[in-house]
Amino acid sequence: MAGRSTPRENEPGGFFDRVYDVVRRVPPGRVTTYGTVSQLLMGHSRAARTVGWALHGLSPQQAMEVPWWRVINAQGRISTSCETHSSTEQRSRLEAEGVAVDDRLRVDLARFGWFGG
DNA sequence: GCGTTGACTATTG
DNA sequence: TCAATAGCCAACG
Repeated sequence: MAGRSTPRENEPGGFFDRVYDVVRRVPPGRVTTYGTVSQLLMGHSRAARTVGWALHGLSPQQAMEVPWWRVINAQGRISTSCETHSSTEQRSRLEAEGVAVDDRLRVDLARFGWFGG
């Protein structure tokens, strides 16, 4: 392990702060993917891993400001590994906003997907 | 600057 | 639909 136990809290101008900013733009009842956030920031979806990493370090305070639950993978499936942000909680939050989540934690991106529009 | 890690993505079978 | 592989990026010690 090379130190990186948890990402930086969120420094202004930092990459994480930009990620949070994009996630905040996701309208209620919609979901986006890590690749989309990466594309909006970098112009490509190759930094998706860094996006997920940024959300992984979300503090409880940030979790209330940043709708991290509206971010899923490109397959339209929830792949959270955090205990604090369990997949069950993410599914509940999405359903509370009107997003249909399958029993396999799958969401129809063609219907609820948001790509910066 | 190197090595390591991670809530990823695209491709192939 | 699922599994395995390769590639890419940012940050910390």
